[in-house]
Amino acid sequence: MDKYEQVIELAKRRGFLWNSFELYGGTAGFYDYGPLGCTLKRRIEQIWRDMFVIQEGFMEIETPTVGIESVFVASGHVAGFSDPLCECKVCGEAFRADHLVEKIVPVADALSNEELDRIIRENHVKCPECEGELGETYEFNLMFKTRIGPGAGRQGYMRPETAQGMFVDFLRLARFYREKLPFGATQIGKSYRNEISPRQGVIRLREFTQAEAEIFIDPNDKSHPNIGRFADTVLNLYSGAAQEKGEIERLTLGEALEKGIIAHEFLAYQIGLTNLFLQRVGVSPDMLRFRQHKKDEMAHYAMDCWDAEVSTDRFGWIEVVGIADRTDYDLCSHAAVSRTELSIYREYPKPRMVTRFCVKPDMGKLGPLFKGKAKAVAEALKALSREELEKEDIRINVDSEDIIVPGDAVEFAEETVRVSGENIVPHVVEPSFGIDRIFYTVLEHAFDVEAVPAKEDIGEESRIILRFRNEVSPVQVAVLPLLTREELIGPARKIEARLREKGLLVSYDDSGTIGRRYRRNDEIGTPYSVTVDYETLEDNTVTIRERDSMKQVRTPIEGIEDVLYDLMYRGRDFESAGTAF
RNA sequence: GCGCCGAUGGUCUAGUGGCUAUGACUGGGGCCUUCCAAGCCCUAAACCCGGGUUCGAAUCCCGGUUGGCGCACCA
Repeated sequence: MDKYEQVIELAKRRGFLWNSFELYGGTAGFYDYGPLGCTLKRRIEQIWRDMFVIQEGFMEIETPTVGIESVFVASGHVAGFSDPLCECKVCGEAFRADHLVEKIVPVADALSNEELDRIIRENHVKCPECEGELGETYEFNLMFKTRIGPGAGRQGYMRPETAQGMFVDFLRLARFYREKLPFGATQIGKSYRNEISPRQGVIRLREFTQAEAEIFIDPNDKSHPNIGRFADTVLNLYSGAAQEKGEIERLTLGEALEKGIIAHEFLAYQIGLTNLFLQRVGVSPDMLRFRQHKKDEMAHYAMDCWDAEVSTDRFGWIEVVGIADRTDYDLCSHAAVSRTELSIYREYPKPRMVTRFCVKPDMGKLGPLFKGKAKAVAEALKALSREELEKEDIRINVDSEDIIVPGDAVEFAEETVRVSGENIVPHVVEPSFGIDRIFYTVLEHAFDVEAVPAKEDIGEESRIILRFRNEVSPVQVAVLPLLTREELIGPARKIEARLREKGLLVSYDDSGTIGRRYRRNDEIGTPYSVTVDYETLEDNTVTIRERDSMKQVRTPIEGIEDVLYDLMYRGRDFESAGTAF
């Protein structure tokens, strides 16, 4: 059994992850989060929220998981998030149509479906499997389709990323942030991709959770006021150049910026923040690296992109976060499709005096002369140079028709005007987190099997432990009466209530022997166990047992909720929680 | 989508055509005055789905679902 198998087996058995629809045989690419899994996932999301929403101030929004067609036309997903497939009419096998013709034409992946069909027909391309005739090329789009409304309805798609909802709300967001850059919005939610063949458990899902921030910044100023915070943070960097050599470099973010490895401060800051987040939820620092996209793998609109990758036992390095400078690509696309200017007005520090050549067509003369074409004529005149406008008869071409305009129908001059600002289209820096993959990594990096001496001095037995960071543990304290007897159950129930009131996640467990219950709690990563015994009845003290060391201290019931709270959240030293014995 | 290999209680597993389907662990209830899967008693729980062959199928055949691996895919 490799580690993946052990982790998934434990996750299933203990209520972290279950295959969805298991009762009906299951469906690939979908997982249920069980009681402990759901709690763990929420706690990871809550830490993300703390860092990006509360600390960074990028407010969270919520947009629909169903989108209308225009949104994904603009984003490029309708046209580009698909592959051309072509099925054999005889054996039914499906092939990538562009792959079938790539030996015939050099740039097969740039062809339309009609062109592909034509090339297949003209070159008599047959099914590679059975030599049968091939059907028409069609697009297999990786978006789930749905219909909005009854009857024919309107075409809708399940969103393949949460990002588009935030771009679409750009103008509203800009106004909310009082039109000052930089500002950002975040979203934590489900996205959907109809993967052809999802595998690898929770690593590749058809429905998955993303936490994304879209940060709109000034394209002319990509500095970050707080970059000093991470200047000395040492990271495993795997830049494009480092990948050529196959060697990961250990550099501070400051050095990486100085050497120009990372494009700019704002991106570097997000890398620093991502590093902090991943370690806080429990990713091992030595199993974490930041890999730069090589020029040829970067999406065409991105100018620099770094993936946070974590090392996993079975799958090797997997991407868990993508941090990209998407430039103005998304806003420009949505502006073009919606025909709405998506920009922000930025005032100059000082107004500038700008001298420019200004053309003023005299519509009073052009109108009667050219009637319906007058507007087009005026537009054409505005594009001309001084030399051309100075002629007595000005020649222009409108809709491939030569037109002569009398010189007195247009005025022009150099003008100096006062310009106090300009409209700029912000660039977008996007950190995008795959929560499900991070969730799995947290489980795998926390998973440990330890040998402990067996009871009867016969060899060793193994102890399975999830060494969660306290902040993410789905159960924080187990309350255990030593024996299942009324006199011990009573006080234990009271302690349970007391801890719950403090807001701690408590589980009460009185079934089986005490040793069995400690092991059970080790397996789900409970950091502390409180045990009620007969001494409790005499002096109102209980024991607290620490998961990792298996050490115990004895401490009074009075105030125990504060002691445990401090252990959980304030890094209180375990030895100080009571008297060792 | 394709190819190869698998699928038996919650978990791991025995079972190559024939009695009521093997065992361990786990789970639940109880006993137990003392702390790391201890012991004792009781108890629950499985042949992935659908066809076929056969007197008889967990077992053989076909199809599907699902998991793993390889190919392909991963804007």
